[in-house]
Amino acid sequence: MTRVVAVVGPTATGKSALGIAIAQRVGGEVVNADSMQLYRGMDIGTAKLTEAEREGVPHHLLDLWDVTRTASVADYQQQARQRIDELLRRGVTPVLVGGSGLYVRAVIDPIEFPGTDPEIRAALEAELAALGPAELHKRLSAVDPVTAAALSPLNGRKIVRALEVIAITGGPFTAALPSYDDAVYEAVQIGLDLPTPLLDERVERRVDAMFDAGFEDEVRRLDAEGLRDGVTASRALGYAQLLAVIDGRLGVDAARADTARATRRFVRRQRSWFRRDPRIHWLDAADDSVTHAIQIIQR
RNA sequence: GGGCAGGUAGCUCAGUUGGUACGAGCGUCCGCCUGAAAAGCGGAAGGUCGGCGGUUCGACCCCGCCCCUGCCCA
Repeated sequence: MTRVVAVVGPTATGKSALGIAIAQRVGGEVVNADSMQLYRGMDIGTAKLTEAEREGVPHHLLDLWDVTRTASVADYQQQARQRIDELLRRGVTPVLVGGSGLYVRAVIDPIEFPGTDPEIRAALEAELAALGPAELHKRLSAVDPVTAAALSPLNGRKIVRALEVIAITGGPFTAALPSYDDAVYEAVQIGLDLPTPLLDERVERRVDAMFDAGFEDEVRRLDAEGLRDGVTASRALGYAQLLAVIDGRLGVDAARADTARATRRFVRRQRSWFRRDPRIHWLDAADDSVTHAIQIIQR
């Protein structure tokens, strides 16, 4: 019997519902692996299940962070593993559900994050803003040619992080994702997907539904709580667009279309991440995925 | 009916005062990814330059006619 089940795949395929169904059948509890559902108050726009929709299945790691907080995989990793270990100790099957690929791997696979330093980070970010990414890239080349070669001179974000790690550890960045054969937990990963035209249509409908369900009000509420100062949350799909609406920089219809378009792009990115993991058992969300998933899990 | 502006990549628009379209942003497709990952970044595919005819060695760029769009005048 497997210890951990993970439900992954692109957004809007029905991962949450499948997670619940699996948990109910296997005697499990859901552990969130969606980076944005970690934020308190981001409900409509993240398609977070309501209490009722959870059907009594306990959900963990939801609503952990304030919107002003910058997300952190390392922080998530630590909390998720702690929670999973507790569940396992109780004999409960953790069902990890979410579309944040790096977050899932951070839990399941042996990834160690080098640490961070707010002051160094802030200083580098200031330099990035003042000098531009190319300058910092040059500096990175001098200290860590290998990493520099792997990063585009335009990828300011990653250049900053590499320089930060080097400043902290004194050594080169040397970051490489682990292989797929050395998991920390014995895990079965179920991947849910749909043919592109179908999924795109679903995304469109879901975005419409969100906007009709008061998404804009949610964003206004969060704006009052400092959403726009949140480096991560303010850039989330739909939230960024609605902040623009609030500022009068975008019409609501344009925001709707823009959000759907950005979500479509996100789906493509999620696939390109998950497709590489050979351990994932892919299911068509249009089929009876619950039955199939259970078969795979009990195999 | 007349005048003006415009018809160039799926979209919005650059561009060449005649010599194989140098295009850009967005979209699309593919990919990357170690503390922002719903983020960040890379690559590729897309064009009979509105139509027909003329001038020319050669036209997307010149001439004529026509069609379409917008604005103005009547």
